[in-house]
Formats: sequence, structure tokens, C-alpha cells
Amino acid sequence: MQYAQIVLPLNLKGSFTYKVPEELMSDIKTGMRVLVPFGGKKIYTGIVFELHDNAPENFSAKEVISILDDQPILPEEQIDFWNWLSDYYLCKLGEIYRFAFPSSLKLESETYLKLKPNTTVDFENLDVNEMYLIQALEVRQLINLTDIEAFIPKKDIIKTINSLIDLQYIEIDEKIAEKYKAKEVAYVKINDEVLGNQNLTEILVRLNRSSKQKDLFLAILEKQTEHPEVPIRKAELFEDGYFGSSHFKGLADKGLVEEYLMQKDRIESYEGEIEELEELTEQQKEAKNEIDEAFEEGKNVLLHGVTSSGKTHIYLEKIDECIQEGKNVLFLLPEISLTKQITQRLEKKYGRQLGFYHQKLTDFERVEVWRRIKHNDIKILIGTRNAMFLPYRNLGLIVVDEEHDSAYRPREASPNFNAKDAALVLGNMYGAGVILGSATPSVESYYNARKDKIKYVFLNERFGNVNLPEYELINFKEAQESKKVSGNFSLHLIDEIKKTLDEKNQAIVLHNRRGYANVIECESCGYVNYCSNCDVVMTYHKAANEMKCHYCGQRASKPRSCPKCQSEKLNERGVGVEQIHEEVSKLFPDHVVDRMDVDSMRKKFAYEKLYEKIEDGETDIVVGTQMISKGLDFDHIELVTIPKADSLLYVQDFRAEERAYQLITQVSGRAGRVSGKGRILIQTYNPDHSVFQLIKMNNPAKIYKYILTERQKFHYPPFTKLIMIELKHRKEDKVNRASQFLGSILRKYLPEECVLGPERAPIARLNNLYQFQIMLKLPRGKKYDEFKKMVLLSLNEFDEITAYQSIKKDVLVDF
DNA sequence: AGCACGCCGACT
DNA sequence: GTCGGCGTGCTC
Repeated sequence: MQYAQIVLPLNLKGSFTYKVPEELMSDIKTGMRVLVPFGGKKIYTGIVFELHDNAPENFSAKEVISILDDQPILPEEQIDFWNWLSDYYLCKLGEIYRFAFPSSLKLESETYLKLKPNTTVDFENLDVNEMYLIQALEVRQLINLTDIEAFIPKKDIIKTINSLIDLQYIEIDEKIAEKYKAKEVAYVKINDEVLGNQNLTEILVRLNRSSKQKDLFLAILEKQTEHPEVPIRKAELFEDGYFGSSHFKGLADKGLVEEYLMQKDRIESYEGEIEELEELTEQQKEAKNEIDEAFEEGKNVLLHGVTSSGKTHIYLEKIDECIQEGKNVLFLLPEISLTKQITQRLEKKYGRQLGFYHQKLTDFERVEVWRRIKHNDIKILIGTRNAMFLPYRNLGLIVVDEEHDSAYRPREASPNFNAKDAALVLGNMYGAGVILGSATPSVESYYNARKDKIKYVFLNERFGNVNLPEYELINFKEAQESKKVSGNFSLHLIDEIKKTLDEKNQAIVLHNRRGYANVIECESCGYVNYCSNCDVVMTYHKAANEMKCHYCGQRASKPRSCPKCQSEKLNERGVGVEQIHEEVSKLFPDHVVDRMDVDSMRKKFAYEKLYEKIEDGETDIVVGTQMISKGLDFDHIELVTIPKADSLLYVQDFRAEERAYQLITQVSGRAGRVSGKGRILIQTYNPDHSVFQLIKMNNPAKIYKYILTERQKFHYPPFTKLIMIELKHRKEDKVNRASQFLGSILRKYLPEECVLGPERAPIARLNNLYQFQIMLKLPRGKKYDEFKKMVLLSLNEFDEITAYQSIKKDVLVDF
């Protein structure tokens, strides 16, 4: 095997061919990391994806510099998984690599500057910047490029460096820095020789003159003899303040004790009591049996369990079984803030065998988890979508909790894949069973279950036979006509909240729109504030007293008068959650009303604080956006109200109804978890709308049937496959031409009815990039693969036009 | 993605 | 006249 296909952490297609030097041939294996030169003088950490003997024809391969691992860091299963992801989602292996590995594991060379040896610098002829740089280099021999920014203005850096290189004073070098340092902790022990020497009395007599040292010596000796297997941390000796480090040093100088260092995991693990699981209810047992059967047939499972039906309970049972069989578990969650409940329960049972992996870990913490997974120290890994790429060796089970959640596919992620779907494939690679769990499964998963591609398991009762919440639709139009409203609330709804509060219970008000008002509009000329980076109006946030663009995050001050016609009559239009919160606060001045949305939860621990407040009953009403539909499992929430439910449906998206159903059902699940007397009030202008009517009936099968019929009628997923191609560029005419061109190529290879567009994106400009999109509607089944090859062909043809290379192109498969 | 090369506008 | 902008091309 003389050649290796290496994947590099760059946004480039496929892999690169390198020659394996003779001396590395016997050691190199697929899945190992290697250092390779690339381009001018850069060195990258690449991964060996394939070894072969086919010499490249069109170029001469460079040589692998060295191998970084003694065993493959990436298991075969992951290599297969990456290849699948790249094929299916039409993304680059380099993108996956960058996403999958913590940056400390894929070091690249950094450019350094150093003084040329044996040169005398003539300071007379240097400018200020040049002098600074030379002086800095005299102090520390190496300086990397980013450090220079600290003392030379950014725009002068290149000039300064070039000039000094011309003068032959400095030179450029590349260096790979080892970034990851294991955290080491100091431990102490009695010197081995001292222990061997039986004459302890003699030692103690010698210590009589320094009583503290003697006490310390005895303390260490006692710990060590009582628990010889437990290392003694140096820090713990000084914890009660009685001993100081000078006492230890005294003993060490006498050769009685010694200090040694050990690596410590950065991640703190649970060390408390370990607890057994509760027994399953009859219904849960039945569900578990069905899962077992499915797994035996080699089928994956969609676990559809209404809120508080005890899905977690079943997960725990399956997890336990899997671990008994000596296999490991991956538990996926849409976002890390939801880990609380599941973690607490798992920690009690599995303690240190539990690991976490998510976006909030530091890079070093990620590396630690990698190592622990590699060493098989972790039995259960709880994590978000990026945890799918850890180097598992023997996965036996993957759980995807809240599988419908859109966080499994963040909009602007690279590589863009759906973690829920990818989990099924990952499970297949490892021969592990996969459970997708949700109270409101995605329509696609439900359809797959219906088509028997995955097994459908339904839990339709709440734990402890508690009743499901009851829905009531309030006709807001009628209420308005009979003048029974106050602002955005019907008197009936207000009355219901009042009743709930009188019974010392809590209520939730859902309004899924951030800010105070959607638009601020000039009454006389109609002027509205546009974001300067995007083609969207800015939202008024009263709490922060500013205008915000919800797409690029830009902020601006609230205008006092119309910048166009100077009129001071500015109208606020469109209702945001802040306004609903304000109204509720005014309606219930004697109660505590809190707001929960991304804007109010931005501060550190804001979420935790509010969570505690609700738990302790200090909050009476929580007004919030969709955030409140997740993780708020409290006993005293009895009422959920949605004053402006229509806004959930007025979204331009074929998934609007599905999303509305999921959101309403999820937030409803917060009510009456214990009492079984939960009530949901949906206030709408269209109480006859099918979605509301079906929700009221509380019959999931009917809702899914309705949504599926609609999807079939309009040729949307799951009946067709969608691929969305987005093109972005700073110049509108350029991206317009490019998308017309790509559209024509696609039409050349695909039937006319499959290609929609190109057209301007609903938000024509975002972050100063103009956007055009082409939607591909492709048939399912065998034909799909064939058509997708054509798409790939078209995209490659497009890529050959060099003039369009500066255009950002995103391909979203299964949009 | 990074980096070098090369061609056009705003300044000493 | 130069500096520096960024459009283009290339990397095993």
C-alpha cells in the first residue's frame, strides 16, 4: 500500500492522494491521523480514509510527513458513516471532518516569525511598527501572526512583515503547536524507602522538634495505610487550613514524603449514590416488548408516547439492558439545556460511566470525552448532534429523544444533515438498534412507521392513568363582536386564568413571536425600519428599548420620529411576546408574571433562576415563546393559553401545520401532569380550522392522516423528496445570473416538473448577501438515486464555471 | 478554506 | 507614481 487517500479539514471536495514513505508503510492504517503538507508550506492533520496502490496520473503525490496515532482514531463504522453523509447530503468530507473533530485533534501549522540568526539590526532606518516587531522578537523568539495584532495596527501588519523580510532581518516559519495539555493534579505519598524502613519511631522522634510536620506526616501515613489504593491529593491536605505547604515542603526536604503528578479528567463526574430503576407499568411493559421484537427483526422504532407517558422510563430500561449486554449507548437530545431530567435519573444509576458531549464544552473537554470513549470508559453518552461523531466502538443502542425537534437540523449548519435521519444510518453501521422518541413525531417518521419501514410503538396514556389535558377553542371574532375582550384577550380567557390562580395553580401563556411589536410604522408616510444588512423589517423590543433584526442580530435605536417625513406619529403593529407579557401583567397586577424567551433568557443562569422560581411557586404566570414548550415539567401548571393561535399557522412553510400541532401539543403537555385536570385554551379567529379542530379531538392518528393527505395533494414530503439549492452573493445581478444558469443545467438533466425556480428567496437579502433558491422536487424510491446523480452532475458542471466560484452555494437535501 | 498572483482605483 | 482592494486559480 504505497498511497493513501487523506481527508483534510478544508472545504474541498473528496480526499487527496499522498505517497506513504517506506518507513511508515507498516504502521499506517485507515482511520489514523497523519501530518501532510498541503499547498505552499502549510501542514495539516489529515485522516487516512483509504490505502491503495494506484499511483495518481495527473499529478505527483506529496509524501505523508508522519503518523500521529498508534491506533486508528476513527473506527471503520465512522468512516462508513462519513462517506454516507457526504454521499447522501452532497456535502464535503472536509466539512464533516471539521465538524466532527475537536480542533485540538486536528492541528494545523501556524505561521511564525523569527529573527534571522546573526543579523544586526540598524534601528535608524526602521519605522515605529518595524521597531516594535523587532523588539518583540528579541524578547520572545517566536511570534505568531495573530499575536502581532496586539501591537501593530491590522492594516500595517503585512507591510511591516514584508519590509522586514526584504531587509533580511526576519524570516517566516511554520510550526505545529501541541495544544492539548492534560490537566495534572499533584498527589502525595510517603516515600517508599521510609515505608520499607521499619524504624518509624526513630523518624517520629526526629520530627519532635517540628510538631506540625509530625502531625502532617502521621496524617498522610494514616490515610495511606487505611486506603492504600486511594491516591491522596496534595490539595486535600491543606483544605482545613491546619497544614500549610511549608510543612509539606519540610517533610519532602527530609526525604520522608514525595509528590507526584497524575492526569485528571477535566470533566467532573457524579460520585453520589447509585439507584435502581422503578418498575414499568403494564402499558410501558407492553411497549418495551414491542421494541424488543422490532430489534430482533432488525427494525428500528418510533416510540410515540403522549406527554408524561413515561417514554424516559422505557429508554432507561432499554439502556440498562444494552449495558448489561456489554454494549454502549448514545442518547441524543436536540439541545443541551434539556438534559436535566434524563441526566439526573441516569446519574443515579450509572454514575461515572456517563459522559456528555455538546456544543457548550470547551475544546479540551471535548478531547477528554474523545479519549474516554476511545478507552471505553463511557457506557452512556448523552449529547447533541455533534456527539454522533465520537469514536464509539461497540454501540448497542441509539436513542433520539424529541425526534421531531428542528434543532436536529439547524438551519445554517455545515455540514447540513438531519441528525434524526443520520442516527438511523449510524445505528445501522454499528448494528445498533435506534429508538426515535417523541410525543409529536415528525410527519416523515410517522409516515415511515406507517409504511412499516420502522416499527411504530404507541403509548397513549399518561403515567399513573392521569387524564390528558382538555382543549377548548375560543372564537375571538365572536368575543370581539360581543365586546367581551380586553386587548388581545377574551374575557373568558382572562376568567379562566383567574380561576387557575385562585386555586393556587400556575398558568402558561404561549405567544411565539419575539419582541414587542413586529413593525414600527410612520402613520403619515408609511415608513418602516429596514435592517441595513437584510431585507427585513426590524422588530421593536421594548424591554431593551431598541430595534432588532431577528435574522442578522443587528440592533438600532428606536426612532422618535419618522426619519423620512419627521412625523412623530409612529404606530406599533404586530403583537410580540413582550406586549402579551405587558398585557397579562396589567390584567393580573397582584400576581407574578414572568417572561421566557431568548431575549429575557440571555443572561447567565437566567433560565435556571426562572426554573427555580416556577418550581418554588413564586411565579404565577409564565408568558413565553416556544421555549416554554420544552423541559418545564412542573406539578402545578394547570392551564395553558394561546391567545393568538392563528399566528402559528400564518407561516409560509409547508410544515406550518405540522409545527403548529407539535408546538401546541408540546406546550399542552405542561398542564395537569399530576392532577390530570389540565386545560388548554386556544383563542383563534378560525375555530373551524382543521388543525385546531383535530387538536381539540386529541386524536393523533387523525391529525397525521389530515397532514399526510395535504402533503400528498401538494406533492410535498414525505411523498416527494426535496432538495433546496441556495445561492448567495454580495452582488444581486451576479447571483441572479448564476442561479439562472444552474437552473438551466438542472433542467437539461431533470424533468421540467422537478425543478422549481430559481427565484429570489423570501428574504431576498440576508447579512448583505443576496439569495436565490432553486427547489428540486424529486420522486421517492429507485428513481431518486438516479435523479440525485443528475443533480450531482449538474452541480459539478456549475462548479466548473470559475466566474461563479465566489458564489456561496448551499445544498439542502431533504429540505 | 487559505494563499499567491494579477489587475484596477485613491492616496503620498 | 505606489498601495492595497479583491477577483481568480490552485492545492494531492
